[in-house]
Amino acid sequence: MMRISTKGRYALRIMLDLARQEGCEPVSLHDIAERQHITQKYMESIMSILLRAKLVLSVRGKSGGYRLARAASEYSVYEILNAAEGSMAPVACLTQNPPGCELAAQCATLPLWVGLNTVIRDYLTRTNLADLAQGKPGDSVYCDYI
Amino acid sequence: MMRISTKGRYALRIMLDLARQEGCEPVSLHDIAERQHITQKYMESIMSILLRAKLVLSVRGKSGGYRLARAASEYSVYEILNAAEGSMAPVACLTQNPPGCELAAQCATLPLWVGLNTVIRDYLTRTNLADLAQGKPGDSVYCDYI
DNA sequence: GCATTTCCTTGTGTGGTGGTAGGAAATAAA
DNA sequence: TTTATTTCCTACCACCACACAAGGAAATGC
Repeated sequence: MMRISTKGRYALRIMLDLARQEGCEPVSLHDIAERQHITQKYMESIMSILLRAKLVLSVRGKSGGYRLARAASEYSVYEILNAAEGSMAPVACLTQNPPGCELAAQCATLPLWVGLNTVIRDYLTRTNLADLAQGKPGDSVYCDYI
Repeated sequence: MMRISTKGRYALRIMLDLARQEGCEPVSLHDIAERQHITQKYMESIMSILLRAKLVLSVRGKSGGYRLARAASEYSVYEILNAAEGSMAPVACLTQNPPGCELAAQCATLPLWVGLNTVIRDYLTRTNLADLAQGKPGDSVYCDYI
């Protein structure tokens, strides 16, 4: 169905939550769970992805938790979703480079998928975490006059 | 992973195949299977979707098959994928109207999903089947000056 | 030392994906 | 009228990702 899974959606909400606590002490999953209504156990698996991708820093032990690795404005929504989802390419063959399979030369639909991928990636790259926290999503207007 | 499934990708290739045989006798699944390397049995289930969506017409019995219901240029890629995939919305809550769940007012990510949905829908609507058959995908350039 | 918190491995139910099997119904051609 | 062809319909099935839950090990502040 080409749906973003809970992994991606939750990851974004978690990063937004961390962005709002920017500069404070590390935030525990217990606290995030209360605010975001995501189970702590499931969040653990999501945090391990974000940690491996170096999108967050962790502090273990008592009064530990997570914090952003950079300023909120330095994160694009794209890199967060891409890390959590594994890939944001709408078809698998776009993860090859050059994109396409061995039949790429004869594939009439490949240019369409490349274009779709571009459109999605550009839109999600245009929005950063700080903007999103302030309710400013990326501009989705398309211009015909270029 | 937000991937378009084989249903959508195959549906598009099938519609492209039919577009190339436009104006001829109905095309049998046997013939399409040979050209597109999709199993005939699996195609049957895809055709039933396209038929219910009135994207194709069918002729039963010997020397029967399928044909486009309109001119190829009258199909957007969006409506084909939307029919085959069930929905092209990147998150489920966008299929409600107004988009969003009961927490929409407090949802910081909803505007992002609405924008993403718009960007995807607009791009796929910009391309029609006739253009795709001629190797012209939709323009994926984003304009900053609007 | 104890409470807290991340980190790691493992298991598990559910549903969607990507098909296959078998046959009924329709229809053109012989 | 028979036969071959073709769509149409209802099941069925294996596999894998998703969305968790369980249990414990390791780290660390107090």
